[in-house]
Amino acid sequence: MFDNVFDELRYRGFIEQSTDEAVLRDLLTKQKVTSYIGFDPTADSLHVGSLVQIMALYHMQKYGHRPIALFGGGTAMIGDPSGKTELRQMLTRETIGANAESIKKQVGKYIDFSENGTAVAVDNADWLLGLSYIEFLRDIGRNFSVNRMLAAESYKMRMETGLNFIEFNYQILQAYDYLELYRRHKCVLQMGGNDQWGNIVAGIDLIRRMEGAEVYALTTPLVTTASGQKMGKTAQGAVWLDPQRYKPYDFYQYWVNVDDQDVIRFMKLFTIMTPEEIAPYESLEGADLRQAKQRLAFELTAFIHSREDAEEAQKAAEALFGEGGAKAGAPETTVTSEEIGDGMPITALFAKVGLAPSSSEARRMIRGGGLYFKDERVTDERYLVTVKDFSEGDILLRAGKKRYHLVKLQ
RNA sequence: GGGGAGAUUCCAGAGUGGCCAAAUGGGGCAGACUGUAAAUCUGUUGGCGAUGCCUUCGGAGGUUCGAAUCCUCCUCUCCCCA
Repeated sequence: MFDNVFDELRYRGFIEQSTDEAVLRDLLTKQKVTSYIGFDPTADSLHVGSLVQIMALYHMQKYGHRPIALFGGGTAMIGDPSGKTELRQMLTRETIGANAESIKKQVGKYIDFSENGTAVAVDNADWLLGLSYIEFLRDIGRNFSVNRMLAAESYKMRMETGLNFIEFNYQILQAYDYLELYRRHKCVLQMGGNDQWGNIVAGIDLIRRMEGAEVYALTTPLVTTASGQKMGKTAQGAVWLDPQRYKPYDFYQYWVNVDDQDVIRFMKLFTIMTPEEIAPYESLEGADLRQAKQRLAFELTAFIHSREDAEEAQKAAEALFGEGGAKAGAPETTVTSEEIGDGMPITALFAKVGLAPSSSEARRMIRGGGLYFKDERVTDERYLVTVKDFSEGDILLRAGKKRYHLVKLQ
């Protein structure tokens, strides 16, 4: 165990940049510090890309500090241009509000916002939506130098493609958020992804000017996979934390399939395993790393979803990929004999259970030799599945090497 | 306010009357090789009970036997001048 969060965060690889490291570390060692991280309610669920931020808050709370999760119901009306190439799609206020609620609930699973919990959840819509433009310009706006903002790297890219005035204000609003949280909650540390550095520092400057106080910044690395991909992007889209959107089994599989080079790094960043628990895995190499991947997947699934989900996913994976090849645990779909009728095209069946996005795609996969019916490669793309095929029980379908689906007849 | 350029399939980006479901690259998916990894090579990449049919090239109309390509209007974006 570490005697302060800073050291633990550093060990786990959370720290990309920070303002005066020595001072910040000292502060986090000796006092209970209030810090915040913002989440954009642009969807009704967070995905693994936000996991780093959630874990950062989690560790803060673990050490008795007071983390604030800020849901950007106000700033989401605008959209952060940092690192993006174009204007974000505008969402309605209703959608944003609903998203914020939903995400708040989600984060609440990992961070304790309850009455006696130390953490706080806030929504910047509370103070941003009612702002008076003129007053805001007089009080806040005058503290920002356009010259300096334009010089910032995050805006430079957009200077090429065009930057809308509305987005240009994002940084100012985020800086104002920091000021508000400093005033309301004595929040003296803002964390966020490294792309937020400029925005955070803008807040620090604003607080120094307006309150004469010294506050801090700490950014986490923008986690990408070893192959350079953004975290959590798969063929099916983002890896959502919402079990409705992304099944715990698939979530587990996502982590089992991470690149060799990423396993240990991800263990440190995303799980609550202790350094002692992680250490043995660090020396593994080659195929043995699979053990580390399985542990990573288990720990994460248990933390994000539940222990039961993790055990189920693990069992299912063992059944499918281990020796024997039992079919327990694969996702299931039930079809009725009416649906099958005189015979259902095999392509339609694969499309129905979701192993192929469409019948046409199923047909292509068959031509490429990628679909399996009862463990046998499908060769006839016009094969009609009939009730007789179920005479020996459920049918196991497979697409590629790892995607299984069980079809039951009712 | 004036002038110019542009909006193409998941992304980038060709195509400027039939040969276009639309080049090429990226990404995705699948096959081979493996360790449920990476890298590499190969195939594939709108939908459909399918040698054909249907929907797609910002939106709405129009010209034509035939339009992503031509015309009109609209929406949005970018650039230059003021």
